[in-house]
Amino acid sequence: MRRRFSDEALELVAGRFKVLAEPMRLRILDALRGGEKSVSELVAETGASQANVSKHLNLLFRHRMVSRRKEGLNVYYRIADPTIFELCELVCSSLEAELEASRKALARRPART
Amino acid sequence: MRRRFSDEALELVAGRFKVLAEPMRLRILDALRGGEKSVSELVAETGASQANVSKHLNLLFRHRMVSRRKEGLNVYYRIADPTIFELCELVCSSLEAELEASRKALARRPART
DNA sequence: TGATTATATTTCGATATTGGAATCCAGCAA
DNA sequence: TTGCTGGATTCCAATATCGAAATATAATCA
Repeated sequence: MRRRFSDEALELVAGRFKVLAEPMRLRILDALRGGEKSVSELVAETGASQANVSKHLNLLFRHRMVSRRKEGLNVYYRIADPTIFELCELVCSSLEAELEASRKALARRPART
Repeated sequence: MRRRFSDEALELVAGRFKVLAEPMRLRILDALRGGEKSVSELVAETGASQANVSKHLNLLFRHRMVSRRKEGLNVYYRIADPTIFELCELVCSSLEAELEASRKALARRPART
């Protein structure tokens, strides 16, 4: 039981992944790709309720994945950690590989129509 | 509400992140860095119960993150998707940046001891 | 001050996920 | 066949998380 990483380290890494393990949060992050947006803009763009968007943003903020700027009544959020998109791209390419593998597995004994 | 990605696509990506959002699974994956290992070796190395290790391995297998090979009574698992480690490294460096940011924030008004 | 608007927070029910315990199954050996 | 060992599976209790609804806060305006 030799351990390369401490429990705490693994919890931290897992915690980061957990933040990204939610479709709605990914949608919000993607909406922020083009630059900062206010909460109501994000509500309109994602189709989620205001309370929900706010909660997700708060979580992303606590993990320093987004930062925010208050201007009058509005709060503008923006991506603070650009590695997020690298992560997503890696996952996407890995998913494509997986789908390709499934496709090949199905095609191994092709149905001759 | 213009959407760049479909719900299904986001679910897939989030699903992948969710698999990695578990400290014990990260520990198992890390234990497999050095090469394939049997379930009992992984049980010994991680300190988790056999049932638990087995369940986690099953999930990893369904997501094609590991593959397996049966030999007699033993089943040997190995990493099938090397992008996993790239993901973890990205997260680690991002975490370091986060910690560094916290440190700086705390040090901004340093206590003169 | 009071009203209004944008955002945040709390509470709650439903659902999912974890680990532990017990059990089941498959393959080898006697 | 019986027995044993390595793994897989099932069931369960505890915990966490999501979204909806209601409510609270904060900044601006009349």
